[in-house]
Amino acid sequence: MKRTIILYGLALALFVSGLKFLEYRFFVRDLSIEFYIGIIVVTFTGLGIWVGLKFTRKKMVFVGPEFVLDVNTLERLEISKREYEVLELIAKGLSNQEIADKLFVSLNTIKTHSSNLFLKLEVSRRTQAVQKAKNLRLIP
Amino acid sequence: MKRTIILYGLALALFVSGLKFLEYRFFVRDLSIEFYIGIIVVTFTGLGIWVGLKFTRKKMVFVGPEFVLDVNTLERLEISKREYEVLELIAKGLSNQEIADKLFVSLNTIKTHSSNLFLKLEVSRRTQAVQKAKNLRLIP
DNA sequence: ATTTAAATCATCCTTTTGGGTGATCCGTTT
DNA sequence: AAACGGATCACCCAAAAGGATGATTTAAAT
Repeated sequence: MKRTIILYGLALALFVSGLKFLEYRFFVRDLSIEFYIGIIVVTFTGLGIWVGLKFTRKKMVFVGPEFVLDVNTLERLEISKREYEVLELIAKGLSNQEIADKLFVSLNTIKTHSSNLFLKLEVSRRTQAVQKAKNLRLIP
Repeated sequence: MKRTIILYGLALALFVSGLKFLEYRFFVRDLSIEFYIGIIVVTFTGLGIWVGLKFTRKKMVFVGPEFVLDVNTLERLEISKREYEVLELIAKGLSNQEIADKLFVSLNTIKTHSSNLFLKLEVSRRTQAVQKAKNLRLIP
């Protein structure tokens, strides 16, 4: 940040010097005003671009990849809401029993849901289900 | 992209019109050259910033968070190389038997490694191990 | 030379998971 | 009214995973 300000100041100083020099030439050698304007335009466009980059680059680094659920795939695979809930909890590392407790249903119900889920995801283990679901952007 | 170019063209056209207008006033009303230059400077600095943002924003979105293994934590938990290998394969969704085949050792060996791993990670299931290992930046 | 840590394998036992099948209930659609 | 998809639960069985403990080998550290 400090470096940026210093560089900015240096650039300004340099430009002011350039202006003085040009002004001198303008009056002495009768340089065209279009040329004068052209220099200013190019300089400050560049300066603007530079400043724009400086002040957004660092902020942009923090822009993580946001998760967007692929509803399309979710519908294509015909995964129901309840099955998706179970998928989320499986991804959190919960056991079937813990999932059953959390959703206030029986262990058998969760087993049915997860079985159907594995069929639809074409996997045979919960760890694979989590992997595939992440690849399909069904979970973060 | 097309929109950007069109907008850029429009802005330029607008600015040229402004210039003509100012040029007119400059000669007619004897407006100070400093004011003239000020307008140009402000306009093109802004234009530069805008252009700089336009052409970097989209590229910046792809800046993902790179994975850096937390060797510190790895050593603190005293996780051996073999155990780490097993952890990686567990995270890939492989079963103990598949891991055993891949590493050319017996199923029992893998069970021992994974058990020790779970102790060190303070978890009791492989899915939790994967979760925790990701949080600890042991795996991507 | 002795200790230590890692890696290997085994045995026993329990819990968890996965696969298959069937049944009930409840809305929605036809 | 009948068909359908969803959510729910049960029972059975086999495979996988997990916990505890002990043993052997080998390489590195003391």
